[in-house]
Amino acid sequence: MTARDALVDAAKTLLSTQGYEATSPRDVQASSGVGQGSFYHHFAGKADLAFAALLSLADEMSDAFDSLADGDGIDLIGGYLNVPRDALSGCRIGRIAMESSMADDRIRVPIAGYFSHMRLRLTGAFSLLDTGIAPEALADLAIATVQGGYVLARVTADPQALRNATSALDSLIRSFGATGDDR
Amino acid sequence: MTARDALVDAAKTLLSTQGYEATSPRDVQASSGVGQGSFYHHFAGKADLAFAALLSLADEMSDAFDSLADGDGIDLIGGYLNVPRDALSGCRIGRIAMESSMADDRIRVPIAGYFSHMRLRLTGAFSLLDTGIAPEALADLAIATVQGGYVLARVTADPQALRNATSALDSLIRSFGATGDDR
DNA sequence: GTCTATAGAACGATAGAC
DNA sequence: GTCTATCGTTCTATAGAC
Repeated sequence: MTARDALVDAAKTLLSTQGYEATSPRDVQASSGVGQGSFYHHFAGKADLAFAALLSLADEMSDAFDSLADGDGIDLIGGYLNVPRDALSGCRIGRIAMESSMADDRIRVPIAGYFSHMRLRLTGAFSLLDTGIAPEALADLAIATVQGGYVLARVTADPQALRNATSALDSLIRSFGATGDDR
Repeated sequence: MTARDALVDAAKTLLSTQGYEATSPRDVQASSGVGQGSFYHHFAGKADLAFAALLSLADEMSDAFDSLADGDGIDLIGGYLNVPRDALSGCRIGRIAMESSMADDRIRVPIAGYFSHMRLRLTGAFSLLDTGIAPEALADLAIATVQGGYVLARVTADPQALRNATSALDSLIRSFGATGDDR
């Protein structure tokens, strides 16, 4: 593996677990095994490495999202809401949202790519249901429930808080009759 | 105003806007106008000042929550979901949830106090409705929707994302018939 | 109780040999 | 392209005069 790839891989892990601001170039260098100077040979600075790492992470997570369900209806919504999550660790990519560095497009834009991907798929799934509520807004609600569930779980130190939130939303949505394809 | 109070006040503002890790003792000292040494005369360290500041902030925000509605039913839920928010700034206290310092009880516990307060009030409000879903879980859903709405708004750089999520949840809940007291 | 001055470590980034 | 060495700054915290 080339030094550049080693840096990106190490950055993905560190950004996922510590966020952006808490991850120093030194951390990435030490964790990847490359020397101090190689970092700045391949990247202009910390934010440029983060851009590359977050693009790759967003792709990876978008793929993981796509493998949550076969179909496009209530299956996808239920799959997304009910997939097991490590609630106390927080979302690997959403955790960065509250940092000041979101003002930097090299940080925000790759993250936004992942959320746009989910939003598009979920909007499609909700438009197959008959709720009388805008499918885009329901997609935002589903995503917000998961992201906020992480917040609540970490604040209360109780992973159940995330499951409470997602399963309550799942119940609310299913009470609308789930257009036939619920098995 | 005593130096201690000036430090706590400055810390509340800085923690609200930058989070914990991004707020340095120097920032607080400069912003409060006191000298370098006074900080460590009144507090054992950064985490101890944060504890005092977060306790006060949580109290303040709990009071603000209580003034959202007169009653205890759908009024409170609707009031909480629909109150105008500065979506792109993030929640003044929830923004800290994803930082590593949540492992320190001096940071987590005062924040948890605010969330417990909301959870208790919202659980009471939801138990007046007839949804067939656990009121505690619905309370967690409402809180998660707001917190996750902040995340989504910041990621997409669009404040509308938070309003989408809260108003979609409001619509879902009201479609259950809102036990009579909706005007 | 308040202040100025400064400690020792980590920060993001650069220099320059090989 | 990779490395070691180091820059100037900021971090959290302490020393010690007044």
